[in-house]
Parts: sequence; C-alpha cells; structure tokens
Amino acid sequence: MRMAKVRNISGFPEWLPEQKIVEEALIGRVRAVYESFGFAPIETPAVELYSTLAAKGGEEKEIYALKRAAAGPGESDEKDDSLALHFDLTVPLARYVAQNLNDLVFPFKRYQLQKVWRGERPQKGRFREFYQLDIDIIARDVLPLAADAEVLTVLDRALEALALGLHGIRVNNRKILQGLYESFGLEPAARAAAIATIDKLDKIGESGVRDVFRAADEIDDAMADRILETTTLRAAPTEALASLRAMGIANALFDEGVNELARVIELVPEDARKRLVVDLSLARGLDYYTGTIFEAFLDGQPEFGTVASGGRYDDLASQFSNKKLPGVGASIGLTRLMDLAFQKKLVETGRKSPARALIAIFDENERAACNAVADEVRAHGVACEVALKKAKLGKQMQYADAKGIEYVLFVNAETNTVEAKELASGEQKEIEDLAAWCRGVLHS
RNA sequence: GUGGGUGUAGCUCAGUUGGUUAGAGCACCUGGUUGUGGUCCAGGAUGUCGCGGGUUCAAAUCCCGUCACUCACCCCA
Repeated sequence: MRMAKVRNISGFPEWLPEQKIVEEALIGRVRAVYESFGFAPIETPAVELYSTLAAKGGEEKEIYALKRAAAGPGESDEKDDSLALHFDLTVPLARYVAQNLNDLVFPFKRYQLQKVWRGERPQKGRFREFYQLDIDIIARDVLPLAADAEVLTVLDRALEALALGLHGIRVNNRKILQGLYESFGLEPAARAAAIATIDKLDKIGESGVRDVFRAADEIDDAMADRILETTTLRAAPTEALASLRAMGIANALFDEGVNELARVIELVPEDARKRLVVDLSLARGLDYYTGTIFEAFLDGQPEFGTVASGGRYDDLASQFSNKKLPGVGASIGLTRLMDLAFQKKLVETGRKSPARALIAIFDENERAACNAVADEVRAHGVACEVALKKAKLGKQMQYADAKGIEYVLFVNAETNTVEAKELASGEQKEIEDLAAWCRGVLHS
C-alpha cells in the first residue's frame, strides 16, 4: 500500500510535545492573570451560523464555511444557512451576550481562550488557525473608562506573566483622530482614508504616506503636511498629553478623545503606565472600535508586528439585540507569540514529557511492585511513568534522557527499597522518605 | 486575490557543461558478553529527486504545465 503523503498544511501550526508543553504553561499563566481580575471563562462553539459571522463585517473570503461532503436530499446548500468557523471571538461573544442577557451579570467580564480560523494567505507570523486569548468587559448602557484602564492593565500583566521579553503598548483614542481630521475640514470618507493610511506610517514611512495621499485626490500636499505634522506624535503619556493639549485644536470630539485618553492613562497603575506609548498613528483599521484603542508589541521584534490588541466599542451587539451594550476588550495572539518565541528562542523548550521520573523494570515479575511505587510517587504530585518493557538498563535510561525525564527509580522488590538516579549528575542514592523526595522534585 | 523565491532521505543540504547502481552530516536501529545512559568504535535501514507532460540514445539536471511550501502586498493576532 502506498503511504499517504504526509505534510503540514500551511498556516495550521502544530507543535512537538516539548513545544506544546510550553504553550500549555503560557496559556495557564495568562488564565491565572485573567482570573485574578475576576474574569470568568466561557467557551463558544468553533462554528457559528454563516449569517451571524457575515453580519459583523467579517471579510467573506476570510471565513471558512463548513459543510458536509454531500448535502442530503432536500437539504439546503445555501451559504447563509450553513455553518462557518469563527474568525475571532468577539462576534461569538456578541451573539452569546445577546442570547444570555437575562442570565449574565453586568458588567459582564469574561475570558475566552480558543482557536480561531481565517482563510488568509499565510506568511511569517500569520496563521490560518491560531489561538486568541481574549478578555472583554461588557456593560448595559454605560461602561465607565475604568473598564478601559482595567483591560489595559490586565493585558499588561498577562504579557508580563508570559515573560517573553520586554513589551510595550501603543495607545490612542479613535475620537482624537476623528476630531483632528474633522477640524481640518476633511469629509467623512477622506477622514476614513486618512486614518487607514496613517495607520501604515510605521510600515511605509512619511514618504509612503505622502505617496498614497497624492494618489488619492482628496488630500493635497498642504493637508498632507498638516496630517503628518500632528499624527506622527509618539511619546510617553505625560508628554504626549501635553503636546495634544498644546495643539490648540478647537473640536469637541478631539477634546473628548484627549480627556478620555488622559483619564484611562491616569487609571492605569504606574508599573504598567511605564510601558504605554501614546501613538497617534495607531488607528486599528476601520473596524468597530470607537474610543480607546491599543496594540502591544515586543521590544526588538518589530517584524512580527502586533502580538495583542484591543479597544473600546460603543455597541457590541447591535445586530443581535436592541439593547445598548458597550464594551472594551483585548486579545492576545498566542500562536504568533509562540512562533516568535520558538524562532527567536525567547523560551527554552525542555522536557518532552510531563513525567519527572521513570521507574525502571528489571524483571517483569516485579512490575506490580513497580506500579505500586509509581502510584505512591504520583500521589505525592510527581508525574511518573513505568518502563513498558524490560530492556537493557542502558536503553531504559536513554529513553528517560531522550524525554527529558530527570530521575530513574530502581525498585528493589526484595529489600523493599527504592534508589533514585538523577540523570544530569549521575548521582544515585536510596530514597529514605518518598514523600520528602517528591517534595524535593517538585521544588526543583 | 496579486507578485517574487523554492521543491532531492525524518531534518539541513551536496549533486560539477544532461551520462552507469543519487550522496553527506545530523537523527534513527543493531552490536561492542546477560543490572546503569550521554562519548567512542563497527555495522544497518532510509528516497517513484513534489506531480504530469515534453525534448533527448540518455533528465534530479533543459522546456512547459500543475500542485505545494515560503516571503511580500491586501488585511490582520
């Protein structure tokens, strides 16, 4: 029989055990931070109705539709009735909140650690299946700015907990940009275009921005100068706020945005505030954000781009509910972070097994005794495996070493003693007190 | 969707102007006397040279197509 061709499917990453162990550990750290702020877990299905996803501006070509290989007789094959994989966790959240309005307590604080799927062309740091680690706070009617500050704080703490290197968070407020360009006399369409273009400042530079403006007729060179003069502002919070207020822009929306930004920054604890950078060129595309917006990056890894992002939206679920549900949220792109971390060796991959100890088998007749010792070790919290067959001891130790298992235990059924060999040092000695030995392993 | 690059062993890659049975390193397996690993030594297994077609006495090598991977644009975590 011919073997099926094995290959990885582009954009669908999969890790080796030692990498997945690291990923699980990092997910655990983020979860701990999220829960420490009182966010509650939920999980929504991988699929939603296609119509649900399409309603919230998901780009059609990026949505993976789901259908059975063949439709049954009389069954519809229409796209709008079919299922599709969610491309983010915000749209499912909107549906979830709208559906459970009466059962949820508001402000609703939830976290959601799930994979999402996007039908994109993969490239460096871009995947078609990836983890998003989301938090959001949703309110009925009015959501205080303290929520924006809390989400920023939680995001900062989560990135700190990941310990993948120094990070920074660029922050801005949509109202500032809108107000600024309104005060310049730009029409709404031109404002949107200007915002979308200025968002690329980092990538294409000032001259690139000018080129784009020149290609579109709505913005002349003088206007381009004004836009670039103001929007290139990037500075530490205190300094940036001073500059914004010194601009002398007479526009209500602009003032509102600046005041919101100032309030949010003020509410972020000092340690996190040090990592905030006010960046007026941050625009976050053209999606549903309406106020505070932010993007996190790792210092020294600009080519990998944004590792987390989020912001405030005025109305989460307008298409699912007539109640007004403002929210603010953040999402960590874990898969991109993992890819970055492995490539740049920001984390060490270690053991290929959760086991810390292997019990060697000298003789199949002693297996029961070995299993009993293994259970005792496990009861003391130390993951432990028993060799599955009697082999040369050298083989058994090689096996342990290859898996990164640190100790090999030798059970002497006759004398009822156990010796432990630490592979790294080669040191071997009898275990006097199994519980104490296990505590020692757990603390090492 | 658009444009560039690349497809040879599990991995990283050699393969000379087309020329016999396609190679190396790493990894893997066995052994170096039956209860103690990592080194060393000896031996071993491994490929429709991405796929299809064409040119040729002869194709991994040249041509065309196709698929996949990859990088960039778009967009985004």
